[in-house]
Amino acid sequence: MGADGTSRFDPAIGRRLRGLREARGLSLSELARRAGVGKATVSGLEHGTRNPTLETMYAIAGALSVPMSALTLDPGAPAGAASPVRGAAVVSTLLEVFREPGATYEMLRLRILAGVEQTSPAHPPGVTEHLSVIRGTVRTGPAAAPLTAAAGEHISWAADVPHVYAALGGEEAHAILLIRTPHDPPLR
Amino acid sequence: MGADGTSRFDPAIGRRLRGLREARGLSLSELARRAGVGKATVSGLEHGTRNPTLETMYAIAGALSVPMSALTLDPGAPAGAASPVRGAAVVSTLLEVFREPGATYEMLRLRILAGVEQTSPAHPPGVTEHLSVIRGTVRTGPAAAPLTAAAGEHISWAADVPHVYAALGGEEAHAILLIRTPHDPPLR
DNA sequence: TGAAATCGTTCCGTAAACGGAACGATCGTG
DNA sequence: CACGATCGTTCCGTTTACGGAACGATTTCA
Repeated sequence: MGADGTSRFDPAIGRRLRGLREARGLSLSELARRAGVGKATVSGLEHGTRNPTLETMYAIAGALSVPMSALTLDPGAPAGAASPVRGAAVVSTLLEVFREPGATYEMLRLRILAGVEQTSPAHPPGVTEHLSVIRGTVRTGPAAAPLTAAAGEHISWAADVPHVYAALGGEEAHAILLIRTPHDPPLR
Repeated sequence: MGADGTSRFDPAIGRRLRGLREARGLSLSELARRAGVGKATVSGLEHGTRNPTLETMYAIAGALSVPMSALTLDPGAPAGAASPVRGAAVVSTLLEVFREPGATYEMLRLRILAGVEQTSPAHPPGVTEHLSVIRGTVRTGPAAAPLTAAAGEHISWAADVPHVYAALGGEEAHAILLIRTPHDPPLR
């Protein structure tokens, strides 16, 4: 990749690898032996001068008994590469759409900003929403009777009335929202 | 590593890649273009005949806007989160993986075949599952006390005990499953 | 104090991952 | 029915990741 001949790769991986290795008191040679890879490979990796193969990454992560993402740090979330829709308090990214015989399902990832409360108008009758919190604490549901859910908890409600989303605890919250819209006249 | 000359790599990655690509309605050529890699690379990857470099994986995961772990399924995942490939009765597709400070979330689409009942062994303590039915009727939850949900309904349960999946009514059922695996020891 | 062991780095030949190009197949279109 | 566009696969030359070996520097031990 480097047009200068000396191809470099993400040095952060090298730092993380060396950190994990030393935290375990392993020598570079010993790690290479356990992972079944060459010392040159480990050395080059720690210096960020190699662009490792998935196989190599598996072997090394396995020898350290960490998930591979502990080394790659997995840039993580969809990076908004999709098209985030901006409301006042809720930023959402559409993840998937499923069209079924009786209904359409939209799955979104929500970022609910702190401090503000967002109200969503009533959907047509029959629409239901299912929300799983994955970070922070969310207060959501029908505007008349919202509920509170922490990370790992789940709330479902009928969305044919106005409903609200808010993050509690002064911190931004994340959640997965599944919206089910039945189409009674079976499409097509 | 393939002493027969024809080196093969994990075919599961290829299947997952093709699934994610097609779910987005992208052609192989288009994905290669967006990721800035050669078509030969994508093709070889989907057929499991290449052992990709990390750089290639980043590029492709980025173009699909999924975390890399959505492709690799990260064998060393925290809490031994077993590969969500179930058995004969349930076919699953990994849709997204979210890595949060306190937990990892995996979202899958399940096809639960008719007639058979699938039992899943207990996950480590703290793992919870959330299932939203999008087609048919599903009987699921702890093996000791499963519940029934029709399309549009939702069931959550603690997955630290054996649990079951079954489609009722003699028809295949579809569902979205969200698995939450807390990683309390903040992986060091 | 010398010899052996082990450390991490570097050199090197081989295997293979890479992108570009060429290929036949499959479309819509005029 | 040609025609161009695009599909996914395959071929090929270049680049480079790979493991083994050689290296000098430290450390360990008799």
